[in-house]
Amino acid sequence: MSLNSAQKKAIEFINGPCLILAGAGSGKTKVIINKIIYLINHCKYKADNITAVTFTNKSAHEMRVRLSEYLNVLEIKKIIISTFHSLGLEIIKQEINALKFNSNFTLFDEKDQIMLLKKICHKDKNIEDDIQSLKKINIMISYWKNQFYTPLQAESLANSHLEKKIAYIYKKYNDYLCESNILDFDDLICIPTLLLKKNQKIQHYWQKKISYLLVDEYQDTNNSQYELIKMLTKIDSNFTFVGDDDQSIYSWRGANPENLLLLKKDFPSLKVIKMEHNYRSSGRILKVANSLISNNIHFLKKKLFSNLEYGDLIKVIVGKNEENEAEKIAKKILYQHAIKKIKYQDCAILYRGNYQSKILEKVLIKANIPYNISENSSFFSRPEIKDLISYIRVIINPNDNYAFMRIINVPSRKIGLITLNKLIQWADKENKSLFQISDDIEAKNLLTERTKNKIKKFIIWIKKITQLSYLQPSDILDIIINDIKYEMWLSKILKEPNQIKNSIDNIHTLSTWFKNMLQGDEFEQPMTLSQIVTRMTLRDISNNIKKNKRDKVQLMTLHASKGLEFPVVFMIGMCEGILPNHKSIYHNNIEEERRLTYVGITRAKKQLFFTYCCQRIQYGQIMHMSPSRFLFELPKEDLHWNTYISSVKSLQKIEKNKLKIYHIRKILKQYKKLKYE
DNA sequence: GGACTTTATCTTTCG
DNA sequence: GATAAAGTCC
Repeated sequence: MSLNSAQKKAIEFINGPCLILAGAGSGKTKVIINKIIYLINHCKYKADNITAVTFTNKSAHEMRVRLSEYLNVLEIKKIIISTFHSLGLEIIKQEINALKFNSNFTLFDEKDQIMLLKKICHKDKNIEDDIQSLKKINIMISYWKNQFYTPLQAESLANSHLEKKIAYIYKKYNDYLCESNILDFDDLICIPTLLLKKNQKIQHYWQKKISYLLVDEYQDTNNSQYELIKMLTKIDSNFTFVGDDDQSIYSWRGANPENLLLLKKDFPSLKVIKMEHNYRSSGRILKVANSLISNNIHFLKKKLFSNLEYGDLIKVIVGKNEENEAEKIAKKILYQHAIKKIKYQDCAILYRGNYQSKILEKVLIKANIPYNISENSSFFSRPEIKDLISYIRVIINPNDNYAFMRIINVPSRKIGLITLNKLIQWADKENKSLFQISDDIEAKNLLTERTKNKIKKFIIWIKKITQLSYLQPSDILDIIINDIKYEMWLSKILKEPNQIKNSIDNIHTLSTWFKNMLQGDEFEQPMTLSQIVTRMTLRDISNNIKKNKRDKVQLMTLHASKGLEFPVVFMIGMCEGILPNHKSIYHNNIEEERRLTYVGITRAKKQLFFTYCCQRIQYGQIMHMSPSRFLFELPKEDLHWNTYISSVKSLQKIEKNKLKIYHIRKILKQYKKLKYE
């Protein structure tokens, strides 16, 4: 394996804290992989004592696969390669005795959280419980948790009536989680961190266990993750963090790129190694990317260079309207495919928002161009998957009220909302779970015999399944699907044959996944039912879902494109209001939009196209669009515009109008609400 | 459980 | 304004 001098330095620096500033396409993963191998083969480190943390399951899996080229599977299994959340979970599981709850805890995902918040807020007449407000409350609570504020602290820090109220909800929320033995995603980071802070013995154990820590995508860490890192690396500060401040595009999710700077303060002996040699993009693409990002304020200077050929001019394609823009892209792709013999799969179309893909799809279908939209983790939010997982959750922990509520009448057992509400009231009053109440339904007089019998039948069935725990997880799942005649139910409630087929396919995917989990793959041990559900909640299913590898044009958001590369890249909707997005303009958050653009540009290996259109329909009105300010930040001589550019002045006028409209909409919305009250 | 009406969304979304 | 999801009514 050939390494350049920066890469070599990054790998061989092992005594002390090390930050690798890895520019886009500079061989970041390669360095992490080789450093792990170096630590094992040339230093005192054993595989057991090395931990690599990534942000997504996907990259954790990729890292394992790439390591398997150099190490044997037994050795790889010993290295902890996981996401922050899985690592936190691991610590919690091992230290469960030092914690307040017991080992059969369940994990709450975002939807569960919202449901719980709804329940809490519903009782309180003074707080709105529409989904929007609930989501805001959830974000607030998450923020507090990640700052390690207790509900009490949050209340004392709250500086408005509303915040005080939310702090109170936070307390209720936390109490409920505690009582029900439930953790949310933030807990997975915060609980271990607090435990390590509090308990010296446990801290020492983990610092010894993780004697070398590597963190990928370091610029994406948030406050609590940074605290956890500090706890784990306290003794000798031997670690390697890899990041790129220019690719920080998740600040809206709590990521704190300033952690890069904090590192220098917290670890004065920090060695910063820059990797600036780009092996991906043509010289011109790199020049353009550098020139764009130089408009951001930088604390750590870095400039990418490339030895590859300079490459073609970067084309700016302008359409009359959105459809015309899409048509021009389709034409370009057809041309590239037919004349230049470029494969469809080597082309990517990147956009700011998912909504932009719609017209694109329409045109691509018309042009007969195969495409693939990278679907996020929507698999898990599919109703059919949620249903089945809820069944499993009830089997593991019958007192899981949310799962219970979801399945009691799916498929229909003729147990309606009225009955369910009665059950909920009883459960509240007697401080029992819905399952416990239903199990003792005979004692309740307010229900008809018929209803009682229906509930009894359901409870007996659950108990029966619960007793099957000696069977394999996948068998249990199959029995459930069979018993409740789920496929029949789906074909009944769904109208479109396509939808039915899709849903049933999803069930089969889930079933296959269970079977794989059972056998364990090269990196995995066989799992229990409860472990599988945990993995599902952590969305850790990537290696088992078939990848669509056929020759298709790739459509995805700029965010989703991070970490990938394509020979030909189209960045569409390059106009003011879309990129940068009007909300970001309004909130004065241009730098992150610029980084997002930078990420997009640096995905391209050989050819780069910017496209936009002059006119688009937004919020029902025809809007005149002007080219993105970012296009004017690129060197003129490297761009080739295929049409007349409207003057910047008219651009600003339009932008003002658009902001006005945005505000009017907001006011109208509030007005509507007022009228109701 | 289906037909109809209302409401929300128009920025990104990991675990 | 267009669309999809959620809510309401029978």
